[in-house]
Amino acid sequence: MNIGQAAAASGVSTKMLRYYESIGLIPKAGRTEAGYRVYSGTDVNTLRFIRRARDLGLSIERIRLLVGLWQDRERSSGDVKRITEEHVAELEAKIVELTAMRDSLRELADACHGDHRPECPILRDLEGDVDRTARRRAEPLVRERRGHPLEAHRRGHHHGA
Amino acid sequence: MNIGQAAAASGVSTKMLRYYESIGLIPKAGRTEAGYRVYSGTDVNTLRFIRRARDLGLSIERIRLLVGLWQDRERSSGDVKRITEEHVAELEAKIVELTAMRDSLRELADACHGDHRPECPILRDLEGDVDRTARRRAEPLVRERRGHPLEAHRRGHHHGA
DNA sequence: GCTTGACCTTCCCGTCATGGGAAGGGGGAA
DNA sequence: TTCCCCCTTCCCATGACGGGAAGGTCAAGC
Repeated sequence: MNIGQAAAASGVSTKMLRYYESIGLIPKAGRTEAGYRVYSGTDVNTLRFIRRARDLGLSIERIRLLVGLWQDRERSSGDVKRITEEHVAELEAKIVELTAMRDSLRELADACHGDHRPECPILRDLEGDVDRTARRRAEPLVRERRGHPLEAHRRGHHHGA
Repeated sequence: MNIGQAAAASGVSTKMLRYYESIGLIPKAGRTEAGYRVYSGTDVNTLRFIRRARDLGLSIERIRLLVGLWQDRERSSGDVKRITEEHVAELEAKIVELTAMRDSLRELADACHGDHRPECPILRDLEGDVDRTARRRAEPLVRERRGHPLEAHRRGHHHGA
């Protein structure tokens, strides 16, 4: 089974397969004489595991831990549960953050006429005009979570500085 | 007012200030003889506008549009509202996606004993063992949204391939 | 046997919005 | 003058990939 077939069978792209190998998430695949990577049915199972974990939003680093536990007969389910709970907590925090943003913007958009005239509560809010409109937009709900996996890519919470 | 003071006054870091200038989100700042950037109170107002927009999760590109409209006396609030609604829709989609993940994982974690024993419903689910446990994990709720700003960084929805 | 085209290989670049840090120069106070 | 903090530009890293170039391989069809 070459890389394309393994990709089709697992739902992981060939790019990701090579990437996962490069970062050591999966072991180095065997090679044919011509240098083509070779995969087994067992490899495909692991890849499917990884893909499902990604679908649930888990980071590569947590998946690395989970794959290790999965293949460890001596594992304790407590470790698996702890990793999962950590991820759930991050999802929850992100949901709360996005929901606050959505609610604020929803409210502002609803108050906007949306016609040809320039007057606009959305811009007034962004302007920071605290006097003319009550600024109900919530202060950031979660502080001091730098380097947080779920938002490391998005907004380092540059706030404080 | 030099860059450090403008940063302190606006809540935008010096790094971001230089970055915003480099991508043309803000005009090139004036310079002192020594080459230091100089900012005015008006500049700080713009920066605060940008920071508030970022706090609401808007992308730089949308902020670019909003700043343009903000400074345009001939603007129509309809344009502002449309941009905002687009962003709200993306937030909503992301919230739905994360909530589905959270609910699935919450359920699996709740079913996990979390003790020293290896048996674990979480791993069984990731294994894809459809026979032993009913797999209630939702299929991806939103398809075909490649290049979507709110998730471009996270999971290119590599699914289909 | 040769061509064609689909596949494979490695390598580098771009994403998005930042932070970190190096190397070098400026500026005002003690 | 010395000191320290500020400023400058430049490059690198992040997470988890996708795109694409340049070149090698393989199987099918003629």
